[in-house]
Amino acid sequence: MFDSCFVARLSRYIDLNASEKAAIADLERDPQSYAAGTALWREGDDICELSIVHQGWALSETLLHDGTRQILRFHFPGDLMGASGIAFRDAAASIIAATDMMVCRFPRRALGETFARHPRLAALFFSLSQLESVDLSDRLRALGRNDGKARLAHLFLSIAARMRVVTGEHKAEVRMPLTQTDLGDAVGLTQVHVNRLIRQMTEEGLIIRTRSTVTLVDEDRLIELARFVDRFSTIDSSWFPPSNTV
Amino acid sequence: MFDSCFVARLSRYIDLNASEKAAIADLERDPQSYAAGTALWREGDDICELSIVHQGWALSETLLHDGTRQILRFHFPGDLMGASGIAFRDAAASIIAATDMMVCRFPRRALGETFARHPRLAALFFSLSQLESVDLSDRLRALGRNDGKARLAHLFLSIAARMRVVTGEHKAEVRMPLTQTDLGDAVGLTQVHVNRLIRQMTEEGLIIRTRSTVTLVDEDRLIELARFVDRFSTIDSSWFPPSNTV
DNA sequence: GGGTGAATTTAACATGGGTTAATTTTATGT
DNA sequence: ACATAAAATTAACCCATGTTAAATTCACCC
Repeated sequence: MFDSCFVARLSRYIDLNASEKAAIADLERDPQSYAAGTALWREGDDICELSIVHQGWALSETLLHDGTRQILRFHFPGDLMGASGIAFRDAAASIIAATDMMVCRFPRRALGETFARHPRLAALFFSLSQLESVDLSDRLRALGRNDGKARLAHLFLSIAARMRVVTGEHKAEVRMPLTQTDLGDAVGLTQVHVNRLIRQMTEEGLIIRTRSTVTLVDEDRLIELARFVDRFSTIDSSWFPPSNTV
Repeated sequence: MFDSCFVARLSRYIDLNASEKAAIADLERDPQSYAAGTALWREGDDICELSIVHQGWALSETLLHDGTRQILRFHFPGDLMGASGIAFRDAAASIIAATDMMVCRFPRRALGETFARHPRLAALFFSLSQLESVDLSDRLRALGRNDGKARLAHLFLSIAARMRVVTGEHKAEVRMPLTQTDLGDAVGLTQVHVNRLIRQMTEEGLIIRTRSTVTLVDEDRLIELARFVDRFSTIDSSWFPPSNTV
């Protein structure tokens, strides 16, 4: 069978049977590649497809009337992209490749068919979508009630946590090809202030930053500073309906 | 049949058949009442139930280590509460009644059964959960990239939009029994600064505020100021599986 | 109908982060 | 090697918002 990132991701949470695996892998065919920096789609585009990240990672962003930008979330291998816009005809946000990527698109209707044939997968998709809501809530709390340093710490930790799941390693150094402008747009600060804070955090022995990496030098202190909680480790599947072998 | 808020809410988006209506109404039995200000549950509680709001409204909040508070979202009649915590055993946020409320609780497992019997409802629940994600993204953008006045304007407009759906009226005056502290905790400002901004907005002829209401005096200007988009009007159901009459 | 605590209002002052702009470093292509 | 553009660094200055604290108003209860 085709080696599916999505199967790997979902298998972290429940044991999929062969029929479910086949249904999921079926969504992840015909991989397309995108170079770092290119847009998979733009805010307002008429998109009727969803995408699974196969390799690389992306960010979802929205532009404000005055030209400023807010980065809404990050997408890693095994993530479903475009779901948040599924209630609309037009995309609610742009998706930009942060690294070179491989992505598999499939039509919305295929999701509907999966829901019909595999209710347990529907429950899993629902749960994962709620996980993302909680992740967004965590970021909302950080933007609403934390100062700049804690916001940056939170961002570094959350990206590191997701990357480490993908690589299967737990190294202090994490690849993070984001500019200071990107970081600022993610946590609601200016590029100049991000620069100031990174300098401070480096002097304090919290991190080391290069253009394309961060090293979490004192991860315990970062976690303490940001009150970081990793939400993506497990989920409660006790309420799921039984699997369907059709 | 029992008069179900949830049926009414979901019927705004798709035509439910009798079997689907029965399944939904079945979730909304045994209403319980809560007085304004009481907690339906607290962050960390072991909750294995979901709740449908029947009357009144609630807010979902989380406390930070230093005692500050972030209000994450608001829940109106016809809303499903507790879904965002469905991936966890313990509640990720507290729910506090903003007004006197009637609420119907049901176990998570009942949702799983609904997913199994009515795939079209599963698709609808999934879509609505994505709508909430987009709503959260909108708030994230507001906190990250708007100044205090625009954040408050956004909050007033979004609560008003949801309340008006419930009441079926479109009046400029909207009931909003929130303190200035509550407003600040929702948009990431201090109570003192909320007070300053409300005075300014009043002087500018944007709003009139009493303890338990806001009047949107110049709604067009508020919408312009906050770049408000109402996300909850319709959804794309074209990809849904067919309804199941079982 | 006066007492009480919560909510609001206001003021003085402090600061985190924004703005602007100039300079330096780095990556990349030729 | 050099040219070029993007990214990072740094500095000076400013403003939106935070902090603290006191005074006032409001809602509600005995």
